[in-house]
Amino acid sequence: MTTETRALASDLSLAVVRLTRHLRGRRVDAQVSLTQLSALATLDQEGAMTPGALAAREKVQPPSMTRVVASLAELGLVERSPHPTDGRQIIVSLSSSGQALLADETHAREAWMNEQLSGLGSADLVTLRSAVEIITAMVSKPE
Amino acid sequence: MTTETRALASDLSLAVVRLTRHLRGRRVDAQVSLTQLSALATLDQEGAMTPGALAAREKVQPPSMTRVVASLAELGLVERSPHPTDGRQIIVSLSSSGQALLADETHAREAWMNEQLSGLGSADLVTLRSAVEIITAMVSKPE
DNA sequence: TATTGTTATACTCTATAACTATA
DNA sequence: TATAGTTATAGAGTATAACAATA
Repeated sequence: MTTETRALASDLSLAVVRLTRHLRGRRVDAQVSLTQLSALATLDQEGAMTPGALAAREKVQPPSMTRVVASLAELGLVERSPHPTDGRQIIVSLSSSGQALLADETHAREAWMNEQLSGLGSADLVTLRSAVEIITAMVSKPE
Repeated sequence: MTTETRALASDLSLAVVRLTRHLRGRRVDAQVSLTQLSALATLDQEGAMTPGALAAREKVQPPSMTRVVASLAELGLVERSPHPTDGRQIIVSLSSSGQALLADETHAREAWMNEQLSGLGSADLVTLRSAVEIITAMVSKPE
């Protein structure tokens, strides 16, 4: 591993932590938090699944996902239904409200981030898009 | 603004939130948290400053920085000294322990991230380096 | 006995509001 | 009166440990 790669690991860590701080702070009046939005997005992309599977997919522990799912169910954004054959499990699915909210978020929210991106040139946008793909692959890998 | 830019805003938000979750979770046995490390890195790069200036630079509210600085001082990683002319202010500076820890972190920690980066090709590393610069500029802008 | 999900509990990070000391 | 910093308090996000229900 090169010195540059090690420095990149450190710099990338600080950059994403600071960016996350911004993003979370700017959503205080949003309908759902980024944690909730992340779970909704996974349900949208991968379909209904059990809380355990969603926890694994989001890379959090099951009790953490219990709380997220409970809050989303209370908001009517997901629905919980019994598993057809295994009484221990339940199936979490996106409700129509959840789908609608997700569409709104994807297309119109993230105002601050949208503004930042508007100030960038197309080369920078291409770079960020590529970075998103790399990071997504990184955090999606099974352990 | 294009549809692609809006989708990028959404995807980038989710990617960095998920990556941050990973990074924080993997530091439970580290000497300092990412929040503390971020403050140390700013002190290292920009020199000693008041808690207020550090809060502004890190884009957090002053009470949040009070806690971070207090925890770092308790660990002996920063020192607090009186402002030469203004009795209300104090100056926070990196201690030699703080500098040493920062050097260690930069060069040897972030083990998980280092491992992920080791699996990437040089083109991806260049992309991530560029993305770090773009994100850093984004979160460093005065409001 | 093993697995799934939940409850109980605790810690970190961050915020706003109120307070103290100094300018 | 205004500013810098701290204290008090609260809420979100996450974790581990212990529990209940079902397989």
